[in-house]
Amino acid sequence: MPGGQRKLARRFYSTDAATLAPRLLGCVVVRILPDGTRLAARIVETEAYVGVQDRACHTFASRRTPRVEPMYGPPGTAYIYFTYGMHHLLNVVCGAVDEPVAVLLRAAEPLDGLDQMREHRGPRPVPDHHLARGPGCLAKALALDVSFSGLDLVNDPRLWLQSGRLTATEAAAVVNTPRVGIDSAGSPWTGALLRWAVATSQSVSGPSVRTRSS
DNA sequence: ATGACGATTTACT
DNA sequence: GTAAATCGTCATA
Repeated sequence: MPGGQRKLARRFYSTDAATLAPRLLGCVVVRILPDGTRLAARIVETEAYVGVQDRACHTFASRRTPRVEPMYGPPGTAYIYFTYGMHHLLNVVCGAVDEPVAVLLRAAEPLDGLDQMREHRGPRPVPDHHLARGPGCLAKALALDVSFSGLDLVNDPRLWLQSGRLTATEAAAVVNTPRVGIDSAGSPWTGALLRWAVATSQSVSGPSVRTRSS
């Protein structure tokens, strides 16, 4: 069966965001709750935020504030921030120390702990494949908030990523599109092809990614 | 101290 | 399709 096997090592994260983002498709996010429950979800949508040149990136123009400090840390650090007054978004820091780049995890297919994920999402009914569809939903399903920002995905017992592969069919269905929700960043960043998604997955968020036919 | 603004989601016309 | 919800962060003063 598909899914992760071993925890991703520091080396895996030591590359630029646009390289790491597509490589994370098929990998598995694992979250251990305080009571020991293990949640797992398979990543199907990611976006790269490529650093100080990128107007859509929080570290544009080398901004270095307490919020974004984790992005300047070692590859394999989690960067989680709060936005719109209600949502938390989970990023994986990559690159090298003092090189503030990261990959946003936008959507994942739930594998384990679905009941707990549903509980975290709240009272509204949610189909299984929508539990972690969208970056805000993903973080919420995994019960993550800003208190987890800065944790080390290579050593922390509460959160990590595991290796995983896409099927041949899925790999052939990966689409590379502009990022979602950054229209105000301006050219060329708004149109930059820095989002990757498994178009065949029912758990992908955002604008339609159905394979184009023309 | 103040005000504008989100790497979103959900509800509603 | 449009709009509301809701608050920490950041730039400006």
